[in-house]
Formats: sequence, C-alpha cells, structure tokens
Amino acid sequence: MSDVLEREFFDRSVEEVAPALLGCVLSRTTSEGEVAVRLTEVEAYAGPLDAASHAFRGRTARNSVMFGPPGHAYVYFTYGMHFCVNLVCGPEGMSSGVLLRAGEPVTGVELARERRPRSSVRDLARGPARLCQALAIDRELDGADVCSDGALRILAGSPVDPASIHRGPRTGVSGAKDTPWRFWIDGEPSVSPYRPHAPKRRATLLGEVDVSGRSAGR
DNA sequence: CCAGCGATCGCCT
DNA sequence: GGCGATCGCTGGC
Repeated sequence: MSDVLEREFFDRSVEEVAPALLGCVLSRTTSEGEVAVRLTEVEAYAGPLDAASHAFRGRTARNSVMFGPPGHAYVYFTYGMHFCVNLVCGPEGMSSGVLLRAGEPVTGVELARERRPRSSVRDLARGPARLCQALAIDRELDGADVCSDGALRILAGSPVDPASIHRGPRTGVSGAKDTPWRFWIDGEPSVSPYRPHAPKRRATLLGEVDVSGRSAGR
C-alpha cells in the first residue's frame, strides 16, 4: 500500500510517463531485504510505432507482457548475460514501455554492494543491466505488478525540478536513432554515459573512414 | 579519458 | 546464423 503509484499513472502516452518517472523510487524486496533506487535516467519505447522497440514486429513469447495492462514490469534477457527492466504504459495493447536505465541508491546500499562488489556506490545502478543486478531483477519478475504490494514496487518520490529534466536520443539503438526519447536528471552522477549505436565492424572498403560518434552524455 | 574486445545465449530472419 | 535497449577489463594516449 503506502505510496505506490496508481495504475492510471501508467495509462497515458509513454512520452508523458517517461519523464514523470524521473525521481520516482523503484523498490525491490527479497528474503535478503530491500534495495531501492531513485530513478535518474529512462527511455521511452512506443511499441508498434517505434522501430527501436522490442514490440515493433508484433507480439512474441518474449515481449507479450508489453501487450498487457499498464503498470507491470517487462523484464528481458540480452547479450547472453544481462537483464533489463521496462514498465509497461497504456493503453493496454499499445505495447509501449519505459526502460529504466539508471538510478541513485536510496535504500539497501550495503545489500546492493554485496550483489555488485566491484562497483563504486555511484555505479551500483548506473546502466540498465547494473540496475537489475543491484535490485536482483530477473525474468522471474517478468509481468510483476509494480502498482501493488509485491516484490517489485514503484513509489512516488520527491518532486524533481522540471528545469533539470533533459532529453536526447536513446542509447545504443539502431532504429529510430534520432528520436529524443531518452530522459534524465541533469547533473546526476548515476546517469549512464551516452553511447551512440556502433554497427559491428566489417572490413572497410577503399579507405572508408569510420565516423562513429563519441561521448556526449549529460 | 577513450577505443577495442570478449563473454554468452535467446530470439528472430 | 547473426546480432543485440550491455558490461567490465585491457591497453593506449
């Protein structure tokens, strides 16, 4: 109960929900205890309208949670070793979601450090896979309702100064690369660095110059 | 600080 | 069979 966000919060366009999630708190409870982070960086993915979205090519076993009701977690496994978590937005069937990319630890820092012993506190939840590691989020939480009292909850946080919310292109995606649907709280140390998508290197032709981008985060 | 690279496997073409 | 909504280590400047 307490200060869990209402499901209606998620029942709007993903472009509205994403910046509104900044400053909110994601809390994860296991038998080991609670770890919570204040969200500092997110990305919006707009389902079938969005070439970068996992839902772009329709419903599959993996992404089916995105096609369900808002306020649930879509957890996927990638690169053979990492998990990332999205919160599903509305309306139901739209298959849009917000990827949670980074957060500032606010509760259970010691437990999070046990899970990521090589990490500085600043890096504990800096990046979508690190965030999942610090909070022990895996595919068992795929479909979890974050708007009720459960193992994974989203809580209201203290208000964020609107002027500190910045936006830019999303990180690491190959489709719709210029759509500015990455949102972050400016000046937050926990915001992950911007990494433009780098295509797999193939043999270069005739002195072709590699013009891949460089760091421009924050 | 930055670029390069390997790890490792589920999903989709 | 190819390639990720990534991370962490290495080696260079």
